[in-house]
Amino acid sequence: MAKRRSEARFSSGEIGILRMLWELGAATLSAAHEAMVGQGQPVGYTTVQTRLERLVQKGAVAKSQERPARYSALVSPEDVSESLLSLLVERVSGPVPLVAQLLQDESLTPQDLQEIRRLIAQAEQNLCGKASRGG
Amino acid sequence: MAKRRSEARFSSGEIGILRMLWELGAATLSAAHEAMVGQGQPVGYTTVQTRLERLVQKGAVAKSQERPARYSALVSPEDVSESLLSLLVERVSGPVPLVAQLLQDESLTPQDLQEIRRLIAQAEQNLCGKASRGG
DNA sequence: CTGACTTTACGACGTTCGTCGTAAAGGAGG
DNA sequence: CCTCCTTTACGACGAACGTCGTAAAGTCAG
Repeated sequence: MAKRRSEARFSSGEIGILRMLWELGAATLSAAHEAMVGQGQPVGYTTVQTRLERLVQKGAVAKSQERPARYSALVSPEDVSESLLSLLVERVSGPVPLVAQLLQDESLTPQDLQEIRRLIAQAEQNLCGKASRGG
Repeated sequence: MAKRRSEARFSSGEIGILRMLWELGAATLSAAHEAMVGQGQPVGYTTVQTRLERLVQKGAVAKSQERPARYSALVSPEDVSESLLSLLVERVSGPVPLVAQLLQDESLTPQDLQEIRRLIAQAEQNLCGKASRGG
């Protein structure tokens, strides 16, 4: 399998567009614009158009051939956070301090913590498996 | 205490400079340049100068008055990751999925996992404290 | 076909960033 | 004082983005 080493970096404005697309699944330009505005992002119609087009050029968004063209995201939230996260991990600090900062988030619930514990157990399993399989 | 709500966003190039400064503590332009180059970042002398100056203008780096001026970082790695992390948390996914991705990192050691467990326990303490204090 | 509304295509302008070149200012050696 | 090397100050240029305006093309009620 050819791992998609998409070095694509997204700006905060582009991320706003992607987020909207992830929520709607797919949207026409006008729907996208309305969503952005309704979402408390006062932005011009053509601005949304430009951002969408530039994202299409970058290969991060698909545009259908139908009449009112429908745009849909080709990248997942994971792809986006992966690029930012790897930048942080490689050039700012290791994964652990980053997790520590995430854990500072005030909106975390006890359930979240529980979930993260589960995730860790899983990661441990993974590590052990790898280790016993000889790297 | 006035918490520095610095909304400063740093680009990957600027982060490269900051990282170097964090390592050296403080450096003159020439030292900085050598460090960057030696670090496998083939970049021109004046490029480093410009990046440093722009960082000074942004208030992220200090420049001394000595003759060969010494530059030093005014922002911490935490400040930098905070801005990127909050962008991710607010517009891409919550803290949990982010932690999950960080946990995917292949370089994580069992010790790291252990440390993270400790961090979670701490976060839980924090939550409880807050809750019982009527937050 | 015609006018009105929707959807697209293009082009513009300002800012930030990446990358430098070049010229001016300061000292060290003769 | 003059020359050479280091340290600074400025200015340039292109690519990426944020933000739109305006014009061209399509579509649909009369």
